[in-house]
Amino acid sequence: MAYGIRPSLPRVEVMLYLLEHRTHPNVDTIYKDLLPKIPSLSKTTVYNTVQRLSEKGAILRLTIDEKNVCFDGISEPHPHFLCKKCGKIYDLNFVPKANIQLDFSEHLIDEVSLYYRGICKECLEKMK
Amino acid sequence: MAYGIRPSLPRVEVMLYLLEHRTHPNVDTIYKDLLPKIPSLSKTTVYNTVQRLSEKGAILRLTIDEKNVCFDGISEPHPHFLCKKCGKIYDLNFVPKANIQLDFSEHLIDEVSLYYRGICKECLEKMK
DNA sequence: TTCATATTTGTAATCAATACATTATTTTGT
DNA sequence: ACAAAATAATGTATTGATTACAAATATGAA
Repeated sequence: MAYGIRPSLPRVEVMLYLLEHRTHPNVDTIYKDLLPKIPSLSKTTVYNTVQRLSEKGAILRLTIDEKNVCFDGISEPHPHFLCKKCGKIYDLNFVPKANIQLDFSEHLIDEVSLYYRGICKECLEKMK
Repeated sequence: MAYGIRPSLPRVEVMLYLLEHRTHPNVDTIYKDLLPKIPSLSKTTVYNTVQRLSEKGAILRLTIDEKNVCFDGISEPHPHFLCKKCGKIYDLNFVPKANIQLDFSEHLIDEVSLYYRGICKECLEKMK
């Protein structure tokens, strides 16, 4: 695995899981889904793993859902949308224009998050 | 109090507190700081109050700090910066250009958050 | 005043996240 | 290959923010 992370079994599996499941899962979901495949897995390991992966820039850590932190296997920065009704998190596939990356303060910025919230298309359909 | 919120004592005091303290406090901080002034205050009331104030649009609910939710008495949307070293949250006083408000999906968007993270100017100074 | 509604309070419970000690695995140097 | 050192995984216990809920209080309308 790249990003200077030793490719242990849990790390590889969590990374693959996040690349294959674009649902922006939280730790508990990742843990429950991987447990059948890795019966020895502990939840602490999943916490350690997403911590390591995100600090190395291999995955995105999302704080869009105030209940818990979620993760995205695509580490290229992009906006996200949280549906307040069904709770699903969607990728918004447009690149924020450069202006929002500009540093107007004098802080050293190394992360930008752009979060949208509202009612998703699917829930809007159901409400008609 | 505007926004269709009945101006009870806790609500007025929390609102004033947030307008006067631009530190983006969490519930616990608001509670501890108001307790001397309102000895009967309960933390549940602070939770209820910030919930009500934010859902009515009187304050901003920030999920920039993954430890806990913070609040901003200025409800006009604006970007925020979290220092990973000292934990302080700063207002970034520029208005995100219109393009980031554009709805490229078909979801109904009613909230936009723009969060920056890194090391603040003050901490950078200290590290020199 | 009296009833209905809204608000506040306090306690108990939930649950994500962390701390920490133990065990297991991998790497490095010899 | 072997031993020592470093890294990683595991499990348990704990913390701490948040919510649930029921009881008490305050407010507003008739």
